[in-house]
Amino acid sequence: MVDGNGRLVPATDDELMEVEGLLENEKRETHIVADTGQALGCISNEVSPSGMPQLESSEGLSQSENTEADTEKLSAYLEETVPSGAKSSSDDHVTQSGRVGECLKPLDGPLEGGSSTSTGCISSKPDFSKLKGEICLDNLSIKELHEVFKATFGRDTTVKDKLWLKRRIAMGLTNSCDVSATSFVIKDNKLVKKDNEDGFNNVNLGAGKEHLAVAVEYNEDLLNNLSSQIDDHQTTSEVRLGNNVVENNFASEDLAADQRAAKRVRKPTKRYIEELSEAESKEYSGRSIASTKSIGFRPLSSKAHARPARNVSLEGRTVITRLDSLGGFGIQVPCVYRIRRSRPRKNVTALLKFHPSGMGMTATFIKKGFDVHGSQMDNGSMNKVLEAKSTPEQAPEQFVAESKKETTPTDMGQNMGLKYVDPSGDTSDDNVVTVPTAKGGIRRKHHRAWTLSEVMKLVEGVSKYGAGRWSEIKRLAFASYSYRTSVDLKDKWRNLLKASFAQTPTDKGANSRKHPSMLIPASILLRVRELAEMQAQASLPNLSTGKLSACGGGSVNETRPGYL
DNA sequence: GTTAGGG
DNA sequence: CCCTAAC
Repeated sequence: MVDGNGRLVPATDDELMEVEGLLENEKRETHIVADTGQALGCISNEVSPSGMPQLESSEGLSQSENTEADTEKLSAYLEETVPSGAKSSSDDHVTQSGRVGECLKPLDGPLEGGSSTSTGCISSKPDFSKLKGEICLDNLSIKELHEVFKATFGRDTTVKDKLWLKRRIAMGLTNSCDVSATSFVIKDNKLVKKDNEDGFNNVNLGAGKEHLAVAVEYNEDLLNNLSSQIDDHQTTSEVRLGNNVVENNFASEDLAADQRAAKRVRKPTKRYIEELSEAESKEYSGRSIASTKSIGFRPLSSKAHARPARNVSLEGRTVITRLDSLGGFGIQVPCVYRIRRSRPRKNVTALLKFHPSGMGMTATFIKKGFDVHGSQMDNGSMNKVLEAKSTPEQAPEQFVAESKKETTPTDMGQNMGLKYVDPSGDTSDDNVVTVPTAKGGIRRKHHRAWTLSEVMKLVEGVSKYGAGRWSEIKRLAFASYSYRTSVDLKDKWRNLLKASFAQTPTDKGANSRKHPSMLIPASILLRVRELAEMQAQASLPNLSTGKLSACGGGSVNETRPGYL
């Protein structure tokens, strides 16, 4: 997934697994059990602007109880690969009040940039609620990582690969795929990346390092590659079927919307209008044709229409790309970063059902891709992928079909994964649920759970730009979340406010919650309340100041002095 | 095109 | 989340 700036955004487990499985394959087994006994949370605390220390014991990260000394090596490697000194300076602008501590290893690596402000690592319980501080994923056990993962994405994961988990979480928290660092310390939603180039040179490479290096390199390459792809995505690419090539076809408008921000693919019209017309005209003729076309297999008449998936090989490695087609634009994206279809879009499966031919092609294509992989994947990996993608009882055909439309990245787990749905029903669309309307019609309603990282972003956005400036926040803080509209942000904020005020007073309310869809760390709720209060009083004093614009111009930036 | 609110 | 009325 790419946002307007060409930044990368996390994709699904499956997708990652898919790709990483290829890269790591058998190597995976080496570190699959990696678990460190000495799980030290290296989380520094930051004092909130209001002076309130953001300290709270989190709800649930249990101290790691497992102590498999065996795997020490790997985790040790993971940590020590990171030169303590060199850290990116990119985050320095937020440092002002900030970087209080860092997860430093007692490793006297050569310091390249002066990391003057860094302090020692505080060994404490990993506390995920300290969201404003740094979150150090490095020393967490798998179990803890799972917790964090769940908190971050609102779903469970079965992946046991620590590195993977860390990267995944980091990506989630960071909203970036630029998590190639070998150390995972997240601060202020950004990955505090320690220089890893030096790292690899300075560190004696151990057993597991290879795969790690690969992963890192892969990531970086991917980034570079992606940007280049974006740049020349107007040129034709070639289809090359190599060893590691997978070809997939997906419809994605988000991509287009994101990559070519200038072009507003979807119109602000209400969806119900679309759907009404959709329901009434069963023919779909126009659309079907379009969709078939965009699927990208027939020689298109126009230049930009179908773009063959191409795989780019990077230094011997191969990056799998996907052909994303949307509204006539084919855009290739590395599978890993594929994003889910944006909400206002039509559901492709519905279209497909009217054009079996198109579907057939797609299916075979995908199958082909998988077959290719299958040969390289050990059964374990393969099964894992399959398992993640389809329900056990699903037939292979179903799987193929399913994988075509599903691809639901972020919250598959929460949405009960992929349940088998009648291929002919349009209810099959991922996270689009049909709801009966009063008028007797049915309307699709999609639900996408807010992830912790999203909430964090929202809160941050509000703190920076002020509640009410949703479009701003949307543009600046949610650039990568194409599916969250400003209205969504507004609504979520409303809910957060409700939650923060309803819960904190007695604190018992928290427990009374039946099924808190996602437990929002108290620290966040706290912050929400703070912000709410600040903004509330910020608007009241207007009487005296006479000019709202006095503070309006600067918005609520005063809230977080120096904060970015 | 955005925002605030009710549903 | 969806839909609308009001900017």
